[in-house]
Amino acid sequence: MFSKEYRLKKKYQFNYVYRVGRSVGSTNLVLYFSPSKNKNVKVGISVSKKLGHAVTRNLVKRRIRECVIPYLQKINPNFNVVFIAKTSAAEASFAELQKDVNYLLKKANILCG
RNA sequence: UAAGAUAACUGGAUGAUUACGCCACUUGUGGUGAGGAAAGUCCGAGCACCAUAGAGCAAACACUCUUGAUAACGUCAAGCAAUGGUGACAUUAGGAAAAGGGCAACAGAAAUAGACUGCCAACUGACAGCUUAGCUGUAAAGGGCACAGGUGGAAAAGUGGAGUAAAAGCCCACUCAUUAGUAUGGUGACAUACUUCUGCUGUAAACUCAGUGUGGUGCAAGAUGUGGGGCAUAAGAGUUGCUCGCUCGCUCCCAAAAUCGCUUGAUUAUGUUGGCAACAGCAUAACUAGAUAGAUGAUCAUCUUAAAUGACAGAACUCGGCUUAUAGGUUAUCUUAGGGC
RNA sequence: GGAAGCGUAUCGAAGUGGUCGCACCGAGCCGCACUCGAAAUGCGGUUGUCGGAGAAAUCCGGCACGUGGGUUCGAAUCCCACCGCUUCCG
Repeated sequence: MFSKEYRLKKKYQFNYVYRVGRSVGSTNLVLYFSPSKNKNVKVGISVSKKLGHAVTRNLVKRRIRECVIPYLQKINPNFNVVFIAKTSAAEASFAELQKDVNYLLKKANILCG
């Protein structure tokens, strides 16, 4: 389940997370997170033009989204989260991204239960 | 068999579990969901607003063999000419240099006119000799020539003859290029033949000239709601400048989002008729993404296959082109070379 | 999605058809002078790459102005197509 209510959409929302939130990094990804008043977790994914053309960017986005789905119910619902792909993410496999997501969420210590 | 040329096609299929966008309704099911280039944004249109886009001059930009096709085009088709290739074929911004100036480094005597080396004693003058109205000889001062030399991308047509003091398209024959005309063929570009004129450096993809065409801005156009602010009857605005003309003159600006614009259209598929073709007409059938942090992933199974885990690559208002990228595979026609019958 | 601009030695930056690109100029780098030593200052030198010659210093030749074509006798410069980078428009 990763419908629109779980997504960060507006530019100001992203800016808020960057400004207020804290960050954790790994080889392929960077995780920003900040507390919010929403009842649901909201996840944003940012993939810059440096990674490549539209096809590769879309692929990275889809993979990250797929990786996050199993954790949606486990993350503390009072947080907003932004994943940023580094340049190396364009060549990383699905399994590597899964490992990175798991590592980052534990390191950030925002999982509940 | 090898090496090529040209024109096309393909760019895996089916199913399961789970996940996403849109649509429908019975609200948890069903339907549907990227390309040949969706790309680059290089042209042409639709559409929207500015006057239902007006006139003149200027500027700027684009185009330039012919005939046709098209809504239109700088695109396409069939040809013509030139160039390249043994050939199948390919390429070409392919008007004018005799309207006008501009530029042409270095080399070379000289670069669009000229004489360095050279050739010449016919002419003017000089000198010498002699049989003295003159003749013969010497010398390149004046003068004549542009044949030969070498330089260069380019030196003013090539070969042969005639001619001369020496020479030269100065003249003649043939050839080459070129101007104009006539005839034949072709819608035409043009081709062939004959007559005739001329023998002219190159560059217009630097300026220019001739002809033709172009109003501007782009869906972030624009329309409708919401909130806030300004102006107070003429300043101004109408998107290159000037002149004219017309219109608006209560409308203008800012903010954040929403809805519309947003997909049935110069559409697609099949057949048929006309045309060498581009393409057009007719008939039948079909409806095929519409997002807005922006939708196709993950894990398998089976099949086709040499292989498919593996090419280039992701719609953003919509069409017609152009250009560029593209693994592997397939088809058709043709060319050259070698071999066999 | 749309609209503009820029690519020249290690860096910045002139050069807009002509003597090999001795690539003006500035910074940097190297050497020398000055100094006990350094800085500053002054003077001189300095593009890369490929190939060849040489014991070495060094010398000679080719290619290269983002890349590839074209026009021209000749292109960093003119034309066309790509590649990369930057900026603007809600």
